[in-house]
Amino acid sequence: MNYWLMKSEPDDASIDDVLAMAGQTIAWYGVRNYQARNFMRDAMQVGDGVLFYHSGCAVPGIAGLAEVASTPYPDDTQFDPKSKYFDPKADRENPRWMLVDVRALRKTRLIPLPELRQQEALADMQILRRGNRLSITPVGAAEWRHIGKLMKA
DNA sequence: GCCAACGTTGGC
DNA sequence: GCCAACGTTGGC
Repeated sequence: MNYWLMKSEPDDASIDDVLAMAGQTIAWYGVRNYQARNFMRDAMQVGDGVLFYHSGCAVPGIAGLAEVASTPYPDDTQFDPKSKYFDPKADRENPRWMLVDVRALRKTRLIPLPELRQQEALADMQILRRGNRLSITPVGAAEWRHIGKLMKA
């Protein structure tokens, strides 16, 4: 069992949007970074815990709890010339971009970035590192537990 | 809108 | 394989 933080732009898919979807589940389409892809393709397991993070918005931070809900499979948007995620170098015989389904479990108190930065227990979190741009990052078990407590505070 | 940081591309 | 140029991310 592993833990992850996954960024989503709430204008695109917020925690509320995903909770409103069929099965509270969304295909995590649009990742076009190899490191992030490899986490989904090689490391994630069904049932892994996910911190649902809102980025690119007025108050960025952790907004909900989710879980990995499928094994990896190809991201369909890479094959669609009309999609902004279209990749001309990918084809169905040779998919380049893989994704997993993510099931939203519940919305939590919004924990803004500055509050996360205040936490000594989270000092080494990847998301808090200077210049971090990765949309999917692993979360340590101790970090996961600490954030669980923050959500209840 | 700005800017820092970082990934990707492509010429050599 | 190097590295400069360029594009993207994302907080502010």
